Amino acid sequence: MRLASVVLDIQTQALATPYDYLVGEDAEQAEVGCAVLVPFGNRDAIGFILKISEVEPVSFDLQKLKPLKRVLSKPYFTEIGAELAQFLAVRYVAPLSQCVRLLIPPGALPKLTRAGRGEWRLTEPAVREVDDRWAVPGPAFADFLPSKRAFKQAVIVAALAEGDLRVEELAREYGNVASSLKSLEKRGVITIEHRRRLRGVLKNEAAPAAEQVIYATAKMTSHELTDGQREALAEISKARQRAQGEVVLVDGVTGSGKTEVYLRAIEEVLAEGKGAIVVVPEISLTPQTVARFRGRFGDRVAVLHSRMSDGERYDQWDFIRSGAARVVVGARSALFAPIEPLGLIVIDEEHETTYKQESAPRYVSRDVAVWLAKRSRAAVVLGSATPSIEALYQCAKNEAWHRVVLPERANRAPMPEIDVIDMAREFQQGERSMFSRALSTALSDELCAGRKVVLLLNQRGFARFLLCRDCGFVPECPSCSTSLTYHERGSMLVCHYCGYEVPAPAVCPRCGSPYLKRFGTGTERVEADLRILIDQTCERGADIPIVRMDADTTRGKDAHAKLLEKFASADAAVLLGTQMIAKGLDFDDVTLVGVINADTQLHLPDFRSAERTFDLIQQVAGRAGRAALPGRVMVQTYEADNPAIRAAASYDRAMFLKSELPKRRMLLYPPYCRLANVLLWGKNEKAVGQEAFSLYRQLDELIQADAKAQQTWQLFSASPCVMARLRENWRWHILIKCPNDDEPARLLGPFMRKRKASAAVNVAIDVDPLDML
DNA sequence: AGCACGCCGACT
DNA sequence: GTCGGCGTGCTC
Repeated sequence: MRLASVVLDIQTQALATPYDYLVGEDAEQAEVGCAVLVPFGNRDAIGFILKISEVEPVSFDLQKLKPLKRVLSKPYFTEIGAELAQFLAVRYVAPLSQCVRLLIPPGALPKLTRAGRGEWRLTEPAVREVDDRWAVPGPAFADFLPSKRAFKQAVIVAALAEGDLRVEELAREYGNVASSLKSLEKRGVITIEHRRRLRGVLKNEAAPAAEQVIYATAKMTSHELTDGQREALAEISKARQRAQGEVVLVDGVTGSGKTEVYLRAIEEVLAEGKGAIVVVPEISLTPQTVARFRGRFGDRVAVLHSRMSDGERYDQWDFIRSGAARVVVGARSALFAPIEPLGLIVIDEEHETTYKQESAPRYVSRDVAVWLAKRSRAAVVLGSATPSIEALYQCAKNEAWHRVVLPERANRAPMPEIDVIDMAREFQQGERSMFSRALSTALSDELCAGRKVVLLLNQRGFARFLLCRDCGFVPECPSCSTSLTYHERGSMLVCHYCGYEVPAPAVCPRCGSPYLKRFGTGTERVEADLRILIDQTCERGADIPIVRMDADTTRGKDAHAKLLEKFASADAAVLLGTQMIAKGLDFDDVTLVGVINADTQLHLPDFRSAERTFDLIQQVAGRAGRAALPGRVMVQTYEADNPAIRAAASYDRAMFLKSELPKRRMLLYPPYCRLANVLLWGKNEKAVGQEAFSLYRQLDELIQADAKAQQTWQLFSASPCVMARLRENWRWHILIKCPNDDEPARLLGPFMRKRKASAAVNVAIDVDPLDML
């Protein structure tokens, strides 16, 4: 008797354990990974098969088992996928059904919808396969004789001699071809075939010229490797041969050729008949990156990212599952792509914050990759110019982690000099401009000489907030605990957390005073001031474009690419933007990079803020002087003595670590411990606070009851989050620290599964959180 | 999650 | 006397 272990696709902790069903005669196709319809209580439910066993049920009375009702799909995942979902559910204290969902292409499943009380109906999936009709030479193709009357038929046959064509293409080229095709088909000259169309794949046939060019250059650059690159490749080969899920950290400055290392390593993997997954941050998933991989691996590359439609994603997913795609390039969710057998996982820009999923299951891509590689007997490559402290720590302590340093740029260009500009001193000397004297001189020098500049400011909008000079009133968001940002365009006040917008008041809404001052500089303001500076100092300043790139200007489709194109095509230009311009932009002719205010992240109440600041400066510096012209970098700060800033300015990671690690060790933060952040949120302020205290007490008991945890875990009392209110929800949290050799889920998992959920207050656990705001 | 079962207050 | 409130428990 076959038995299927099924996770129900119902999102709740209470139903997180699998249920067993009999596999009847009529469900022969049932396999691991299939979606199935099962009876559950007095209704039906959709679930996924995690395991099929031939043995007797272990802990259940065979009498009570019901049979599967129906198999709804082909298999979506294999045994490894099923184990992966279970690993995620345990490690990140998340409902198993949500973990399984990561493995399923969205929109592809039928849904059970309620049609009245107790009535359920199965609705067809929103996403389906699409066919194209193709005209293909038939058995009598060679016998076709053109006649004077059937001119169109002759044209079609001539076109088909060059190769198969889609009916749609024929119609576009030759107008109405339906009757001609029909008669040709009748005589066996052609046949009409239905072929599966892969949305998002065929597109690159009609790729824009720009992509073709990048394509070509990507092919060309594969010449001599540097010593560092060769060493990295050797290390990766060894790790793969040991097939233990070992990790190679490629620690290479920007421009040192990390991508070339990935490409070569993947070539080896493909030669062995295995596949590879390349995970890149969402923002660097540009046509440039994709073209680089397509340039090397052609149509064996599948792409997955969040801006694709469900249909495109479904087809890419099928393309991978069919075995035709051997390399998957994508955002973090690409880790769950069904590529088999897996030989290598690459995580580019390993330190990036986008690798943490911020909704359940709140996984860390790096750690998932390590688990998956180990299970698949593959290897992991992490690449970064600024590796996370966690990764560096593993390399130092863990034998399965290896670090290879690529100390110089592939083209031998030196890293640009970084100047730290003390804004406090500027201020004392009477300078009030947002541009220091040094930066404004450098800006006009470079721009007037027809060169390019990148300016970074971590704050969009015009002013960070409004403040009434008479009564001190600051307009705040009605549903979040944050001040509203002033946007010049349309004169609006905008909440950057929930999107709330109101017209900016002319007078103080509290006291009626007209003195509402704008405080804190945003990108709009910099753009305005920069315009004045350029127009005044450069001869043809008005011709120099300022390309502003932030969440406001990149909202539209392809806006990103268009803005970059505008910057690339100009002679002299300024690219002014937030975070998003700090990484992955490869423009050869940028000679100056300015950081308007390096302190914005430094003062966030987060233990990683110094690390983020160090990383940001190093990353942004990598944008300058990539080619022939030397580059320079200017960092404005009010804390010129800050160790993170000083270390970044001299490219001295050892110096940074020397100041940072003792703090982490003393205050006990990662990498010296594991964190779990218990989050609570709800609309009712009082209820959330009370639940937080009650939960704190229960967690205290939980830890006290465990002999080991009692000695080694730390529980911090419940407190409101830094963002105490977000989208109308009041937020509290409870921080837990546990030693590296223990597992937060060991106690928290069973606790959460037993706990009965309250309707008013939501509780979630963030294991290995990235921030605790 | 969704539904049944079950044990106490105000109504046709 | 019932109708219905939602607390508790169960679903392979």
